[in-house]
This record gives sequence, structure tokens and C-alpha cells, in this order.
Amino acid sequence: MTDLDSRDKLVRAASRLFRRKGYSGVGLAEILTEAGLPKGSLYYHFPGGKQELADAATRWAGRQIEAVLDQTFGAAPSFEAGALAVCEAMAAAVSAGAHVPACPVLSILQAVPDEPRLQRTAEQVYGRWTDCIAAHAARLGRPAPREAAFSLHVRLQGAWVIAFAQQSATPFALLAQELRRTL
Amino acid sequence: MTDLDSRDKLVRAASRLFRRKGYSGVGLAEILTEAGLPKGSLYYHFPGGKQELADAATRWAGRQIEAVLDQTFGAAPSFEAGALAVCEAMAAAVSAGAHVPACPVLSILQAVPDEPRLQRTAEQVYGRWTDCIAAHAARLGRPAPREAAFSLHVRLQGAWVIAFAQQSATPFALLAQELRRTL
DNA sequence: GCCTCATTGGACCGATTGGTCTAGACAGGG
DNA sequence: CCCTGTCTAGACCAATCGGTCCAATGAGGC
Repeated sequence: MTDLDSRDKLVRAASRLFRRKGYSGVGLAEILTEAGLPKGSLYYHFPGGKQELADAATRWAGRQIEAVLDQTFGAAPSFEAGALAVCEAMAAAVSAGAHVPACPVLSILQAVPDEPRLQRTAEQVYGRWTDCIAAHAARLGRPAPREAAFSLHVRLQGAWVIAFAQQSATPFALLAQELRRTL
Repeated sequence: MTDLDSRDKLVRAASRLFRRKGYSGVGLAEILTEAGLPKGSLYYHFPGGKQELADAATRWAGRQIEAVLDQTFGAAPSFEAGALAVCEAMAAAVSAGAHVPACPVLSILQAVPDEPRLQRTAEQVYGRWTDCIAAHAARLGRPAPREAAFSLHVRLQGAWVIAFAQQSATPFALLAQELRRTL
């Protein structure tokens, strides 16, 4: 119980902080303060230290995003409508907290030169997202589903970067507007 | 002479490293080793320390990208052709060095919570890029030039993030392919 | 009551961080 | 030849970094 609780607290705190300040911008002390736990707990649950925690946090956040993609597309009558709904869902998701968080993968990307194991994590999370979109594109009868999935992923990533820079959800809203126009 | 030389060396070394490992992923020692200069030189040319150096490096790299945008669009017969050529130019630019570098703005984005002055830098560099694209869009008679500029900027950013993650220029090539298809 | 084992609390470590400071190298003008 | 101002060289600093270690805690089975 307290096991899952503590581990979960650590993962959530780490995810929140990494997505705001990046892997190397956050110290263990800050994560532990945010989680309200001592250092011993961290190295009990994550013997691999900061790197293992970052891996877990990225995958956890990645699964959340994937769920948004899956559920939103699952309720869509067509690929185009799904893509539009995803933009709106992302705008909402990103506006939920006090700050607009960056893409979880982005947060660890620049740590790869120092922590090579995170490379696989990044690739796998991105892979699951495009696979998820591509599967729905195929299901909805969209021609060239993988190309369509790549195209949407690229636009979402671009809008996310700019939204993070501006600390505003409007890039997602503008992207939605654009998709609505090309519908 | 040696003034401009040293300052320039620092800016280039800092830009290269920041774009690979992010602002907080690079220590001053590493930058100084890469530049072949002692700490005294850094604080002579940049009394503001790491933050001022990062600001200068980001603006310097931002100007280089802007030049690519401006020249590529300047030689294009239409906005669509220009957008396509920019993708190819970015693919080439990103493949030039030993590693695929991240967008210079991206490198400082996650340092903003700790170094608030960098927020303006990020906004201004992004602003100049979209302004540059929008100006060419208007010149080439493209309707809704600002919307077109935003759309292209989003796609370039998205492709850049994925290219950085994969350490490969193919995302830019795929984006070019997509633009060629919608031409 | 006691034993066991998962978990916590936090002192402690060497290395590295960004930043300060000063001594001197060196060129150009007088 | 010396003076002046620019620039370099690097010792030094407190603070923080990620990581290690072990004693204390406390719930559950016996």
C-alpha cells in the first residue's frame, strides 16, 4: 500500500518537475521535497537512481497521453474528426495545471547524451503514440494510415513545443482551427 | 580581434553544446574546454555569466536559421515551393554536423523557470521566424499569410523534435514528401 | 512478546556546479 | 620606456549535485 503510494508519489512528482524544467534542470532534493519523501525511499523504489525514475516517469506520462489519443479517436466517426478532437483534448489537458507542461519525452531528450538508456524510452513512447494513431487511422478507413499518423504526430509535437514556449494552449486551438478548415 | 575571436568561440561552443544537452545539461567547464578558453574570458565577455552566454548563443543560432528561411523563400517561385525547399534545407542543415542538433530555442525553454530572462529570448526568436515566413507568404501572394506561416512553423518544429529524438533527418524528408503530395 | 522484513529517515560523501577575484600577459600610445 | 586598458589564466569559494549507507521504524505472522 504505502509501497505503491510512495512509488506513485515519486513518479508523479518527477514527471511534473521534469516536464517543466527538464531532466538535468531538476535535482533529487527538489523531487523529494515535492513528493514529501526522504532519499532512502527513492533508492529503495528506484535502485537505478535518477535515470530509472526518469524512465518510469516518462513511460507513465506517455501512457496517459496514449490513453487520451486512444479514447478520443475511439469516439470519433472519422480520422479527420478524431484528429480535430485530439487537438482540442490536448489543449484541455495542457491547460489543466498551473503551468503548461512540455511533452514528457521532450524532457528527457536532451539528457540522452549523459544517460543513454533513455534513448530507448523516448523511441518507444513515440512509437506507441504513432502506432496508436495509425491503428485508428486504419480502422477508420483512412488511406495511407501511417503517413497520416506521422503527419498528425508532427503537428501535435510542433504545437506542443510552441504551447510550452508561450505557456498557453492557443497553438493547439490554432491547429484545431486549421484542421477544421481543411476538413 | 582576439576579442571578437574569443567571444565568437564561446558563443559557438555554447550553442553547439546547449543544443545537444540543454541549458542545464552543460557545465561552464565543458563549454570552456570546447572553446579552449579559461573562465576569466567568459566572465569578461559575458558578465552575466551562463545566462547571458545562453542568450547570445540562442540569438546567434536563431539568426542563422532565419537566414536559411529568408534565403530559401527568397529563391522560391511560390509559397508552397518555398515551404518544400525549407524542409529540404533543414534536412541538410541538420545533417551537417556529427549529431542532429535540437532547435536552439528548445535548448533554453526548460531553463526558463530558473532563468526568467530567457523567456523573452525564446519568444523573440520564434517571433522573428514566423514574421519572416509570413512576410514571404504575403510577398508570394499566399492568402492568409500569418496562418500559413504558423502552420509551417508548427510542422517544422514538430519534425525537428522528432528528428532530434531519432538523430536523423528523415522526419524533415517525410515532411517534404507530404508537402510535395499536397502541392 | 518476538521475530522478520519492507520501508523510511537522514547523515554523510566526493565530485561538480556557477561565480568571484586577482595577478599578470601583452599591445598601443605617449 | 612606461603607462594604460584589454584580455587571459586559473586558484579559490560556498552551494549543490547524485549517490551510498545504516540505524530506526513499524506492521504482520508466529
